[in-house]
Amino acid sequence: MSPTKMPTERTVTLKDVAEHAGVSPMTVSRALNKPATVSETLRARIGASVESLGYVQNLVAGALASAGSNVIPVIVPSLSNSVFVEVIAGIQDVAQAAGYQLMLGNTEYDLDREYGAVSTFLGWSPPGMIIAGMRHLDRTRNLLKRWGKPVVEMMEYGTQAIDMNVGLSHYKAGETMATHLVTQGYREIVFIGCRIQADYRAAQRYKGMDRILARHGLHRREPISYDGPSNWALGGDALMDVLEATPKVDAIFFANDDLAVGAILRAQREGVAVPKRVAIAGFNGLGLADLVQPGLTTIMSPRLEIGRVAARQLLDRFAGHTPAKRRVDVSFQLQVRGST
Amino acid sequence: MSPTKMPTERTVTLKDVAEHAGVSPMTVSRALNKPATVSETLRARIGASVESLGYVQNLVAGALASAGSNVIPVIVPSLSNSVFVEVIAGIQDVAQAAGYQLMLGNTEYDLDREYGAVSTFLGWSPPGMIIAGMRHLDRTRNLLKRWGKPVVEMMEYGTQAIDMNVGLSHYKAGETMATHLVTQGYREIVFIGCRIQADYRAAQRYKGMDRILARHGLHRREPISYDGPSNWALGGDALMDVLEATPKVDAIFFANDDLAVGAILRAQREGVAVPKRVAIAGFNGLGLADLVQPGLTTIMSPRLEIGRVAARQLLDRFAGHTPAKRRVDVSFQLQVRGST
DNA sequence: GCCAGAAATGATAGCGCAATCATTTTTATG
DNA sequence: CATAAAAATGATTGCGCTATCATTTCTGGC
Repeated sequence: MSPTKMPTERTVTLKDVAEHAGVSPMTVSRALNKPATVSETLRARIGASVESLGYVQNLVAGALASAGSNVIPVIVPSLSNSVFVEVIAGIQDVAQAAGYQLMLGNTEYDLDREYGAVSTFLGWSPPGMIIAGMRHLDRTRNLLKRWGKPVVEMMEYGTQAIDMNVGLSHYKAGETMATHLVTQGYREIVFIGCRIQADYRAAQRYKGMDRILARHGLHRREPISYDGPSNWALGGDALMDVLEATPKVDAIFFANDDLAVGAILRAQREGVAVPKRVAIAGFNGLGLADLVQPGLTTIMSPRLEIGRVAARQLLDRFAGHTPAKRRVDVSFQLQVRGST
Repeated sequence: MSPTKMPTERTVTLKDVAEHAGVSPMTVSRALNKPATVSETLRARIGASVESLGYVQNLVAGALASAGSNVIPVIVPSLSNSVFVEVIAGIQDVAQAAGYQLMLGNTEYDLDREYGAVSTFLGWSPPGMIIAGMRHLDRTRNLLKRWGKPVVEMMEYGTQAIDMNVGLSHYKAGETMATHLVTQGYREIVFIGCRIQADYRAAQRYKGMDRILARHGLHRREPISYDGPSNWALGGDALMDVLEATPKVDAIFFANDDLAVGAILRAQREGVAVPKRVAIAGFNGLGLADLVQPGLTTIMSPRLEIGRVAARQLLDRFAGHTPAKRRVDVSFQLQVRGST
């Protein structure tokens, strides 16, 4: 682990600072962590010593001694989906301002890797944890429950939360969009996404849609799922594929806006009339959805908000408060635009 | 720091596992960290004990005892710019596979906050660090140099690296794009970005462009800078603003593709002919740049690649190798499309 | 079977800090 | 001014683990 071991001068420790300032180590520790409890005189002297010795607190030792770090692990299934990035940015906003560091785990939609990440992160004695989704391996759930510290499951709103929960119902979102499409008169609707077997939130949107189609006695199709992470170009390809394979499709509900926007741009380029030939709908409410032509009908999900709320729920608990709600439904909003 | 302190059962420690398995703690430690050095019999027995007790390694203690953690801090100036996210994803790819955790710091383009982040992160005894950019406060540079462990400065390619460096020359990128625009016959060129005073990489692209304009004796303009993070909608607004304020502008070099794509979409919507009325160019090479109409002329920067290389440079050094090159110019590529 | 060398295991010590309680100094009060 | 209470400071101890060195057990060659 140690790189080219040069004859590095010994690291400066608390003790060194203490000696330099002529006080006890404990006083230095306090001056650094709870300045209010140290007299102004000493605080200044210690500050000067810290400065002149170039002392950097060893947070590892601090975390061990006090049995707790200020690191908050955040576990997400993907970084290539812009949604998670925005959520992370929201968490960062709040957490960093409160003096917490984020540690990032990426599971690539693999529940075993998720377990690994959780279990590794627990080893950092974090004061709490944020994890995307509510579907985990049993042992993951058990581990977190036994752990007993605050845990926020985000992105999805559900009843079986391990501890706290912030998100929205993807099933309802699917229902909402499908209802809209059916109301508009579309009859041959298909759902297109990526890694749907793993991305069960997308799958739930599909199921919500499917239920509505069933209720209206419409043609129900299996979702179309592509491998690999979603990206803009893929949406366009998917559009062309489905139009060729299933010409009578008159509406597509994409699993996310990245795909849907890609499809609209491609349609424009290929001269496919949207929504006349085929309607296109997405999910997320990316800023871009409003800029393409026609505007993309989508479901707005408050991504930054989810992140911020998740972080605040944790911070509340750290502070000893019981948060107003253990479960927050941030809800969503259907945004109808030209594409349907 | 401790939340509602319930009468939690004592944490399971190495010692507990050792007793349960009837071996010494040291053997358990070895079985966990260097399995090859422990006999198969004991390894199995210890594994069983770990399982049945639900033991989770305390990485904090481990890091303290061995004076080194497996956490790699990554410091970026922003998370709202998709570029950094992609770079982070690249780092994650490589680092997580090698068993390292990423710790995320966001400076919001503030060099003081950068110093704070660096100094906090050093407290986690990381084996190395990755930081965006080459422009830092003197004390930040000094801190990192004195630290002596591997540091990668990324995004930008330059000569004054603290240690290792992966990136590209933004100045040259600016020159390249400007040369292209001038060659195409554009004469009234303006640079538009966000937070240019802070985002000095964007500023360097501007300077590169400015030099070319000067050389050709063309009208040189101050860059136009908007406050706050860049986003798609802003690009469109900026386009309309500049066309109204300075009608004779015939080409815009946007600081990034997010803005440029927004501008193209807006132009389309408002009936502004691109590139006839005004040419539009960007920087980054987002996938989207190829999908809009007309396609966006841009400079492709290998973002994932930068992240991967940065991570690999670190890992190489951890392994004791001297990396082939301390400084890697990943270069860039001018991608000419319809928008110019 | 005996022994040298290798492999496996164990005992000890300490990483750098903060919790805790003991002690000293300061402040407020009558 | 004496004294109790509060504030500031210090001494001790241990967080859970691994580096290091000491010891034991296993190997193979003769």
